[in-house]
Amino acid sequence: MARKRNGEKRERILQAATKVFAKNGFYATRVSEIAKAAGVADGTIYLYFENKDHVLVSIFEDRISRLLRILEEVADRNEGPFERLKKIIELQLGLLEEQRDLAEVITVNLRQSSKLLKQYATPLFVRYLQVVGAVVAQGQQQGVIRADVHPMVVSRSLWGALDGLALTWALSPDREPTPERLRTAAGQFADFFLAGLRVAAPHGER
Amino acid sequence: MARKRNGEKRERILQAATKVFAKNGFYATRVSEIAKAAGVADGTIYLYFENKDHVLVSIFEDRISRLLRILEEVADRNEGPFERLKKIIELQLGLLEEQRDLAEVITVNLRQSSKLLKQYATPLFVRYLQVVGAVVAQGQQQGVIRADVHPMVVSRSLWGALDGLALTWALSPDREPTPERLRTAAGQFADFFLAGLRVAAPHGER
Amino acid sequence: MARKRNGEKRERILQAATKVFAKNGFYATRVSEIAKAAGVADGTIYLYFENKDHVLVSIFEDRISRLLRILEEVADRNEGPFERLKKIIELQLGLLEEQRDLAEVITVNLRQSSKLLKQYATPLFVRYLQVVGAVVAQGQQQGVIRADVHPMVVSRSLWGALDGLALTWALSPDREPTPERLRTAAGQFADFFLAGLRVAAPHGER
Amino acid sequence: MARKRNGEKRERILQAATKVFAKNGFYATRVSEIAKAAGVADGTIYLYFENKDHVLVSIFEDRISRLLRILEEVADRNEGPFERLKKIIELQLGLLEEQRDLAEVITVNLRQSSKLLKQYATPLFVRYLQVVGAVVAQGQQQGVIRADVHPMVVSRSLWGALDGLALTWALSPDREPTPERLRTAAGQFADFFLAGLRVAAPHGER
DNA sequence: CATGAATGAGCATTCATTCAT
DNA sequence: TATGAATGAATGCTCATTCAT
Repeated sequence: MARKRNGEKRERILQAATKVFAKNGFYATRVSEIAKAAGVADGTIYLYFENKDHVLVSIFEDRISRLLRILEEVADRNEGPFERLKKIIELQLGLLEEQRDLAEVITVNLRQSSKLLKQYATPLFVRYLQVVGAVVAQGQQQGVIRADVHPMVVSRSLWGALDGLALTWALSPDREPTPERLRTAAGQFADFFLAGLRVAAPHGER
Repeated sequence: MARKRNGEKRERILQAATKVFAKNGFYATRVSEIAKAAGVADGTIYLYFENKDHVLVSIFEDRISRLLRILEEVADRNEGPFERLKKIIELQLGLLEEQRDLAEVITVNLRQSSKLLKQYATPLFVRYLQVVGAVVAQGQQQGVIRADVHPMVVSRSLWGALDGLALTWALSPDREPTPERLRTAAGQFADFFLAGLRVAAPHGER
Repeated sequence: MARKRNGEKRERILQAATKVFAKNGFYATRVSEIAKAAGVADGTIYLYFENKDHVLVSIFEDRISRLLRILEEVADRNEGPFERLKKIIELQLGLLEEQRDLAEVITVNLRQSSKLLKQYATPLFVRYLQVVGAVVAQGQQQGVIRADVHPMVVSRSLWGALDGLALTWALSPDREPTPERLRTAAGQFADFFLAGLRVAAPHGER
Repeated sequence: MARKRNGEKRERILQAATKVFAKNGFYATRVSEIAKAAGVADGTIYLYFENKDHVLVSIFEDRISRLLRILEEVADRNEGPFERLKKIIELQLGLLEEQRDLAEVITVNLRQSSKLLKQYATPLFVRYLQVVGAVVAQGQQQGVIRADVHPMVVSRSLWGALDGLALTWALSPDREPTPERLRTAAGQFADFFLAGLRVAAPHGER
């Protein structure tokens, strides 16, 4: 019984923290709010995490590395570069749909300039960029992706664009944003973004 | 002579605040740090701004509306949609180069979930999206931009991509990021991003 | 065992606050001084009271309503009006003797124009006036107290006079004021104050 | 022209200060509020007064000593003790009617326990008590005022009672307090208060 | 004399963290 | 392990006072 408790409670705290961090941001969130949301006492948080900062860091480490593993699996598949990029876009959007809170925490807090956070978040983020960049580079070697673009420029702008779509999706005030709307938007985006990467037709319109 | 002091000091505070907000983030910045950076006493801040929140809000109001006015001027020019979009991309990048701190403040803090900030930042951001969206819509009517993409999807992803490029530019740890590198990256990005929006060639390789 | 702590600490804070408020006045008292006098940390104050204002308000609520209950009990006794008024005077003086600090806080702060305080103190004060006024009115109906005086004029001036005696007792700089001296003064006061209320003798020297 | 200015402006400041101190209390009043009410700049206050404390002190010194001089003149008149006491009561009430603000400042701030204030206010207050006490003592020597009451007990309770009437007059929430009502109350009070001091009739109903 | 912008010491309040139970 | 009362360092903001103009 006591065997599993440890991980179980830690998990509960991380989920609660993700939720409240997403809602109010890291700084505006009180440790007591996390505790309340997790259904534990304030002090219990400190049995599982060094301090408030490390709760956020743990979210990054646990969740993002999980996401990264999936993306890496997709990137290594035996398919064409465009198919794989499209799949990556969809996966990232799936994350936004299903785990809005986590997505929010990632995008919001990568920007917070706390030394600690940068220290933990940056390597993970770089890993993401490299996964995508590798797919692009492969496509360029295969001659299907235009070679006059640095792979990292693609991965960096792709990440930014998806992030921007998600953020503005959340911001839209008037029309209630729906998952369908986001998926539609993302489909349109994938179409023209990937089209722009495709090598120009032999007779070249450009 | 004494008349100028007023605006001059307010300006000094805003510049100092932009710098320290960019470096440490809003929450981690002490009012005393802003004061010190501006070369004024702590109390002086409160002669020009209601409170710490409003210092940030004022940065948004003053600077972004200035930027927006320039973008709007460009968007209204009598040129082709692609020329204008390219110009907008360059302008936004110019901002990133010349006013790194301001760019950082804008991108970082749009994400912070403070009610006050969202209240002020969102309308300005929406205005940006509409300026870009209008250019795209015009291009669609002229038949030069693919019509199967919603103009707002373009503006939202464009903003995100540029933001992402800037952010990752700032994050790169190893190689010192240089303005040239950013400009190169942005040129490459503009090329393929705009290419993807162009209507497919008549015989269509797609 | 742990159950008592709560009330005990709250009580300790109230007593400490009464002491320092009496000594230095509400505004000149620092929260840290209350905490120090109560032997708790500054922050602990805020576990039991909303803010500094409410510490004062709580003194009023807790202590005065306790005093009022006693006065009301006396006023309802089955005795003559003069006996009851005399008893009330003595009770009020007993309070002054035994709880100098509380008396000081009450008299000093009823005058402070803080909205909050007036809001809480006034109703309690009015209740006091009515208790005394009722005894007077009864005496008038019984024909033993002169009828040409409004009961509230009696209660208001009685309160003021007792308050004045206490205040000046505290102020006397030269001779150290002793409880005996106050009791003597009060006895003399009760004598002539009540004598003035008595209906004139039938042949009337006046 | 410059000759009179000095006193004139000082006077304006004192009047303004009396007004705002009465309304909001000493601590809650900002120096800038006094300046605004007086129509001068903040800094000007400090040309006429050492600091905020001394503005209040000056009110005491200027105004109360003026009042005291009048009371002393009355007390020295060649009339019976009761006539003079009655006159003193009326004068004090006249003050309350005509200079409500001043009365408020006096009663409220005598209670504030600031060292400085006590230092200045106490001697003036003691002088008041002695003026009244002297009249009482004289009456006792003449055999018209009961001798079993210490003169200072009379002066102290008289002051308190009048103060109490004035305070509660101001506090009454329901019926708008009018000067007439106060004068009526005071007349009734004077009647029974002085009656109580009168030596008992020879056949003694006491 | 008069001004009022600038100063900065001072304080109420918050909240991450600890630790006795 | 778990709790949550207690702690006290940290900080935004106020406002009496100064002084260059």
